[in-house]
Amino acid sequence: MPRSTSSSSAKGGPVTLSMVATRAGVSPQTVSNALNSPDLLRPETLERVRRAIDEMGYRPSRAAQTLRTRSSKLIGYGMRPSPPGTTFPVMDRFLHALSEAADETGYRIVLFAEPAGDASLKGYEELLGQHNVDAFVISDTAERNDPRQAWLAKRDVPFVAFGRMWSKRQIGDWVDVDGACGTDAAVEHLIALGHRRIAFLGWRRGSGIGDDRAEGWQRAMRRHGLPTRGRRVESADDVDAARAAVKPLLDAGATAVVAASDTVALGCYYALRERGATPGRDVAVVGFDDSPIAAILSPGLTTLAQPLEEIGRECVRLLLARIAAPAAPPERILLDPSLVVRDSAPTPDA
Amino acid sequence: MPRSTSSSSAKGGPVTLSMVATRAGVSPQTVSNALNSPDLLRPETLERVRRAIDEMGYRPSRAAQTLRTRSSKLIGYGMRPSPPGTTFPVMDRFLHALSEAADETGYRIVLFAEPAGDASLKGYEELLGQHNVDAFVISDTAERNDPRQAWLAKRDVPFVAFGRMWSKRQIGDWVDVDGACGTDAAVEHLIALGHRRIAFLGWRRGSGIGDDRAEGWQRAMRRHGLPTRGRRVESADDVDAARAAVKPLLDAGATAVVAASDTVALGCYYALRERGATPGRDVAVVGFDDSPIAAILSPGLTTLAQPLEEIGRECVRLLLARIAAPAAPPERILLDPSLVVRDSAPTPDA
DNA sequence: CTCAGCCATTAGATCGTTCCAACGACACTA
DNA sequence: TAGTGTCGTTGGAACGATCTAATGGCTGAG
Repeated sequence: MPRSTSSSSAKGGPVTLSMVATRAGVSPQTVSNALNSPDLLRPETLERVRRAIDEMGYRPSRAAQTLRTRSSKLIGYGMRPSPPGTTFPVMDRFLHALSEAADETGYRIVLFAEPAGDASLKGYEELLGQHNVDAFVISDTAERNDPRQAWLAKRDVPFVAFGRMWSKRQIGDWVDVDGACGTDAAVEHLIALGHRRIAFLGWRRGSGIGDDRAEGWQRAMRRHGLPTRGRRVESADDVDAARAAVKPLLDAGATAVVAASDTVALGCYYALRERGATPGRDVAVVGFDDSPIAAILSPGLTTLAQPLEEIGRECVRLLLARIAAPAAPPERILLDPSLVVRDSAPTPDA
Repeated sequence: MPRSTSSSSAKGGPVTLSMVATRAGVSPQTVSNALNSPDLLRPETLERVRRAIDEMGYRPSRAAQTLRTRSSKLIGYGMRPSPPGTTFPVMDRFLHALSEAADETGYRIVLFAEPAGDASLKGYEELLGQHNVDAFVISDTAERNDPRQAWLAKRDVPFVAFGRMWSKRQIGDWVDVDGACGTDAAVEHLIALGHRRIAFLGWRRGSGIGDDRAEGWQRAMRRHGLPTRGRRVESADDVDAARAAVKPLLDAGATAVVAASDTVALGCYYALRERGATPGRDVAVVGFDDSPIAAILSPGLTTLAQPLEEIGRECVRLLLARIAAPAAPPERILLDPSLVVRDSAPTPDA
């Protein structure tokens, strides 16, 4: 029965390096080496120290390590308040994925709240100054004039963005989902189902994400020699706008609609129902994001799922690489979304 | 122009207490006192020190403070992965609210990922041992045999739960939403609209949350002398189950349905549509949670919103109280949800 | 005039870890 | 046998804050 003197049950303060050292009959520094540079120790000593560590349930104090090494192994993440329907609908899953990936490398995620329209960067400054945060993850980078990348880069603070920059000037590393690849796959799927008149229902132009998703639809259509003229609307910012905007597309005889988001796809559902049509049977619909609504709609919405676990892992990987080599050339990762097939655009053989 | 020597622009390491002390012409300890016990200083000295702090952009190092005081000002939160549709659908808003409330008191939220069905409490142990976390917030407490409360209480680690314990043995502080109060208010609202045959569509029995929400409906009905027999179904765990389960209620002539969740309410929408009826016009529907779907359904779903900002604030408040007085009697807070009126059960005068 | 008592301030140790330079033991070369 | 090098280990200082106890200046009582 090990851990008889385990830290969790000991009353008098935590188990320290020196206590382990005493027990193992070595100096504190040797215990430190056992953890940080095991190859320095003679195998026999290493084994002895390791056993002592194990028996005593020793865990190094991050506070002391941070103080000494100036690295907190903490990654900051600023949470924006989510105005209903606006920000990306899978934030909680992303955070979980991020947290999990960080945990595996010995890092942890620290949250702070970014006030709504606040460009003050106060939270970043505080986490940096007080907590010695090693790096930041930022998301919701779609807005124009987002000052965060430039601010962090100027101070040589490692960061990675979930979401690429759409302006010409690119700063820093990012991980993003290849929206075009997703809508391209959606078109392929619909063509395999026999559709030819495939429309695109998008956000208003100028949104980087929206334009990207539109582009994938367009290139797939072109590749198959299908016309795109008059098959594309880009003004649908919310459910109601989408409902109205999709009508001309349906009037023009579209048999399938690729939507820029699940929310927009829902607008399409409504429009179909208004004219007595059923999504999936009369007109195929494909959404984007695999938000919680996709699964519970009726019929279930075929949609493009963002690979959130992979995104989380990649974010952490880029961050560690950046910390290790601050001056290395920026790395940018595009990940493919995957088609989640439900009844609004079922599998071809059905 | 203050902050000429600000920490953010200085190249050579951070601004320390001693540097401020030198500048202000006092000892380091005096600067520390200026921050922690300002009343010890002569007003004149205090002013001088404060100016120096301001000019140099000094921020105390949390690592050093933690090392010395054994308090990290960190609050741990274990994220459960969200199996689709299961866990509470407003996790991200709760986290934001929590983070915001914590920030205001000088605390921060640290995340860690709790593996799916893992009862090992490893994350708690690590955060405690390595990061000197001061306290934990736990949620998703609905499961039976949740070992977390007992484990934390045994070690005298302050914690607060979002979600009460439904077993007899209560442990520790919690903050929860008064589900009964919510469904009671829903019934009142429906009665004001002229409804009398008001049904309840709930989860299967045995779920604490579900039973609580059912109870509010029942007591409001009784108070108004309305019958509840045959007006209640409790087996609807997901959308499809709800769709099927609500049918007998509609057959029995219910003119309004109070649902145990927005998801369940959606099932009710489907059932109504199947029989050619329109929610809100033919049969009123009230949901629970104000999840993202409520706003984008058509017609908009009247539902009960959890006061997440207040919940976040209360969680932090209870935590601080517990940290200050570990042996104080447990405090339990029930907050009222608020009715968000949309078209599925509009305002009475409409 | 001296001494207790109070006030504002300070000196020195301390928290738990890692960095740096030095250490003794041993083998190998000359 | 003495000199050089390597290997594994150690001692002491440092990171930046707070704690405890002590300091000197000042007032007012005896």
